[in-house]
Amino acid sequence: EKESKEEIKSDTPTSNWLTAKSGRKKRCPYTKHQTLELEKEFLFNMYLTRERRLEISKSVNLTDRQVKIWFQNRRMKLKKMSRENRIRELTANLTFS
Amino acid sequence: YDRYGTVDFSGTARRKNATRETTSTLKTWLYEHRKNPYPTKGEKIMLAIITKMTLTQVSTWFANARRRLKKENKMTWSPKNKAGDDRKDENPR
DNA sequence: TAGCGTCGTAAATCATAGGG
DNA sequence: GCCCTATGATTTACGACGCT
Repeated sequence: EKESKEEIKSDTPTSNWLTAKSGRKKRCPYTKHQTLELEKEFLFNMYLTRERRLEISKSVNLTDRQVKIWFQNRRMKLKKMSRENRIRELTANLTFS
Repeated sequence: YDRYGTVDFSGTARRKNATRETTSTLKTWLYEHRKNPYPTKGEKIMLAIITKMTLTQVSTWFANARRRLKKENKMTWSPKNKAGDDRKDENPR
């Protein structure tokens, strides 16, 4: 599976993230590689230490803040999926004959 | 692909569009609250029950509706603070 | 205070129902 | 059936608040 041109500069790499006025950063979909790496790490631990977070952000070329937020969002997603599965099971047992 | 559990196995819920009744109910609520189209959690639960949708689906419906209305320049409410949001009065969390 | 947590949301993007 | 685009869901990025 060719990942075409991965890791293209995330518009604002190191240059700034706060320097140029403070517009909200436009949403930038992560590459398959970045998502896969983050997902693997999440499987290992849902919570990151500051050190680990720094390593990860460097390896996937995202800012420390992006990685922090990615994990926060990922935990919310996991919670939502758990909730749905719980209800699904409950409903199934009720409906199944 | 296959965002929903299984790839078509008779009975595996693939996304369905809301029914006319459901859309009508939600649009009515939206219009009646056009000055503040942000249902509280309690209101969402009520809407979810009468439309037979999940709480998440109701939230998503409103998020999409507000954004699409805004895109058409039909925003009838105040921009809400910055981004993200603002507190929801009644039992915030 | 610093700093990371959750919750709710905006905005952009994705996937595909469903109607022509 | 084959496009389309309207619609529901998911993915990034924050603001507001919580707790330590």
